[in-house]
Amino acid sequence: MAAKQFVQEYEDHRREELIKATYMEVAEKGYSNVTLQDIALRAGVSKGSTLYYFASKEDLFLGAAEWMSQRVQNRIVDAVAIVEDPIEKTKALINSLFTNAQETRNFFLAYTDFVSMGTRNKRFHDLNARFYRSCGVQDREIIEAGIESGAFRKLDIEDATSMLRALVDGLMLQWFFSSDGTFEDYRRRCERVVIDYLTGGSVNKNDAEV
Amino acid sequence: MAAKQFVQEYEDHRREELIKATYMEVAEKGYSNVTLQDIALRAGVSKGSTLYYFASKEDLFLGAAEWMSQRVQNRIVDAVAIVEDPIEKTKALINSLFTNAQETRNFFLAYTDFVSMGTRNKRFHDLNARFYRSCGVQDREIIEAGIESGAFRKLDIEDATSMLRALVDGLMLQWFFSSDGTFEDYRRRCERVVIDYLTGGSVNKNDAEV
DNA sequence: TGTATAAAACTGACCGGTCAGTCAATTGAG
DNA sequence: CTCAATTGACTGACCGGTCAGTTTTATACA
Repeated sequence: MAAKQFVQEYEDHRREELIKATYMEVAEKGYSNVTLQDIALRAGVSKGSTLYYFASKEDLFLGAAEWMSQRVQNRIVDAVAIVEDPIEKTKALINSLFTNAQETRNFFLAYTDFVSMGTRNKRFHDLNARFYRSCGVQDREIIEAGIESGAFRKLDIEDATSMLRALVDGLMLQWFFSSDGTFEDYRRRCERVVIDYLTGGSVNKNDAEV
Repeated sequence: MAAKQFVQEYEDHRREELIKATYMEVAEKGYSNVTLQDIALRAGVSKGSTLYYFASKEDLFLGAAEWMSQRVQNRIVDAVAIVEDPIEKTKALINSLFTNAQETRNFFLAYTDFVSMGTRNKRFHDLNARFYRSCGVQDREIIEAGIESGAFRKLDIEDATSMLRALVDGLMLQWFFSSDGTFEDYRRRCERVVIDYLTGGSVNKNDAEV
């Protein structure tokens, strides 16, 4: 039984190694430009092994997408849990997506790739929709609590959650294109605009004037 | 000379046909899944002809990206020109991007694909950055005028333009994933949230309460 | 107007390269 | 010895790009 356990863990480890390698490759090259050879090389195994652990290339990518979703979701939950104030929670949520330039870049590129697949491949579509919804639960709760407590103004919940999510995605996109402005500038802009919208500008007026 | 003119126009027509076909194929399948055969078939020519008019597959896609940019930009400029009020101008800008479900879907999918290429291919990156900047001129002018006239509250121009663009992109993304809410819902939400942010909620409070 | 000639437009078979997936052979732990 | 894990050579499908050849159009001339 102990041996069986060990084997299982070993197998899971291998699978995770392959998934991480896939995720990194997708971020760097984009789905269609990644070969099984690339993934195998990065994971330190042979090409044959990739298909020993996963039935197909598609399954491998599906695993990577799921892994990424889970990872981001956990990160959000953890970051939000350690603060109380709705405004701080909102900032924590934004910061758990805008972590640092390299990581955010990887995440965003992989994310858009999976999104793109999601619109064309049924299997990926379900996953993405689920991912999107599960993140949504977090921000909805924060915003509801914020309105309840009076920290935020009286807003339509749907509008506010949509706005928060749209701004994070949209500003990441802008950061990629704009040669003017650092990653940190965009992170702070996201915080500022969201909080400004939620509170009606009653909080960080002074910050904005700087 | 007249004949030469005709030939030129005919050639341009053919090129445009190929570009349109490429755009549609990209929207439906995504860059990497489109073959020259697909494009030729849709344009009603042979595969050989695609490379008679364009040096390579990449050039064909570059043409499609440029065409799309130009088309969207013209549409924005036209839509914005026929109204005066900053709030109406802002709505017109949003509506020229949220046209209808089918067209917006095609635009958005092609757009994200070109964006994805832009991060990996120098030639596409320049194009996208230019596109992004040229659209930016429009919204910046509108927002500056709005603040000047007092229709909008005193906002940081950068924050406001960023916010407008991010919200359009972000809400399109959401519309793809959400099974709840029609295209029209998202179009109106975009209008509502942007105007609410720009005016500080002094305009369509009543709308939001519905 | 009809005919000859040149040029441009167009075609699809073909080539070379790539890559997902297969499988027979090898390794090594128990 | 057994069997799961691992490998990489191999296969067949696919696709971008080439090119020799065909068709269409424009031009020149009688």
